[in-house]
Amino acid sequence: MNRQIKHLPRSTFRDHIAEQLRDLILNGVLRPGEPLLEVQLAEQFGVSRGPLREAMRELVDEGLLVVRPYAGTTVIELSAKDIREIYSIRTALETLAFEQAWDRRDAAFHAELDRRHAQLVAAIDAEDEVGSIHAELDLHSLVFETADNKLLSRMWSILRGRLQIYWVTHHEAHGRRGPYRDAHLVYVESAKGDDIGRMVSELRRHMRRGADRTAEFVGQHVRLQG
Amino acid sequence: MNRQIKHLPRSTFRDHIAEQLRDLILNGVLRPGEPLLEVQLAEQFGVSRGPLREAMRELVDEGLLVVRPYAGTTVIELSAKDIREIYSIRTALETLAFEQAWDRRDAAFHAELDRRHAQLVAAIDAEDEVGSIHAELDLHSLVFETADNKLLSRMWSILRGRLQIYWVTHHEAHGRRGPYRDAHLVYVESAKGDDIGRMVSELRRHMRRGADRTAEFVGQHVRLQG
DNA sequence: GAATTGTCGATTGTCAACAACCGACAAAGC
DNA sequence: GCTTTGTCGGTTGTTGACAATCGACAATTC
Repeated sequence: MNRQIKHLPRSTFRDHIAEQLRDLILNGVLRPGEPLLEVQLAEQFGVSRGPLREAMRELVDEGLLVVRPYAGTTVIELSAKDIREIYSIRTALETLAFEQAWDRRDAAFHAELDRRHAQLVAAIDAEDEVGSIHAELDLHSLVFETADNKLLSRMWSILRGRLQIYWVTHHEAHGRRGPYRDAHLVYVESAKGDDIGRMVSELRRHMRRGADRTAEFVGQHVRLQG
Repeated sequence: MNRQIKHLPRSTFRDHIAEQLRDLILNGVLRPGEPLLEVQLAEQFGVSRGPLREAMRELVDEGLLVVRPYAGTTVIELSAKDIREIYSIRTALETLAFEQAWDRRDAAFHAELDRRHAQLVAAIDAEDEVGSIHAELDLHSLVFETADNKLLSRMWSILRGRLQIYWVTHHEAHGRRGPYRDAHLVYVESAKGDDIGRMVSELRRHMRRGADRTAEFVGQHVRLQG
């Protein structure tokens, strides 16, 4: 009677493809605006269009792709307004994550914080731009994982995906990330400290800086849509 | 050159079905845990399984349905922990919505606020339980609409869907909603006032009350999952 | 009798063909 | 010349059939 453990869902083609497609998008292989042809992608993945379409729909609902009936699917293009929206929501949710994670912080949390920060610094020093984007988002992901809130994690993954698309596709035009080594050091130190008030205000400063930086850039180089 | 207006996407079977299915779920016709059979539903909607599966996947990604490969799809069952998660996130996001909507409030906003509140009161007085659930959520939706933040609206719709599933399926066991007439009057009055600080603290009180009420109920009547 | 194995029906996952639709270009009309 | 209309290639939307997998129950073994 104690067969509590549900079967681990076997993976299906659809899930596998969704994962691969997501990687392709989040690593900038498929760029915003570029049309995704079903027959071509299906052949490329070695499946028929059915599972591929379902995988694409998953990414549409995640907000990574946008579809117009009978006119095709493309990677989302983010406007300046979109960036502002993302950062405002991110600030609210990451603050909530810290509140919920605060009492769960332990030695393992601190260690993991240092580990991810070290990876970020290493990527920055190696001038691995895409790697440093991943590393930075991984660092920020930790607090969401620690908060132990499934829905919150899901919403973070939606935000994260959009941020990643934006940064990966535009990082060449941005400056180097070097100056942000110190910023993240402050973030990490605050997260390890005992004053949640300080953490929250540091977080808000951090977010404001990120939002200003990207919004300013979008204003310069990308057609404004809103 | 000023053909700025993109074609309004023609509706597809898939979209139409997703909408109908969503209504079925959110009105409690399809109850949590109940299996959704593809062939049966496809026949019922008069389409083949392809579009139906894509519509179901859309609802899966919205968090209304849950799927286990080769074992079927069911309406999500919410645990006590899920309810807590929803309310914590909802508090953060509705607060943000008020911050962003605050300067956009105008006469039309106030009128719409009154209109939706009147509808809520009417539903309560008519003892139309399901109607009052819809009306209450409609009332709270207004601030998200006014905030003019697409992503925030989308996240609210995710939260709203889950709340609606929970309340609609459990409202018989809950008490009448009568006592909450006054609570919403305070909410509306605060939203019309000039003090956003008061609004936020009223909102938090409002959310705490809702969370306590549902969590307590879930603890009593539903198998705890977390 | 309890646990294991085998079989079966039902359901989901996948496929390849067909139909509907869009965008672009060319021809016709004013 | 400008607008309108018609055609065409290509892409997406939809379908029905086929394959793979699961859960339950019966048969088997210890």
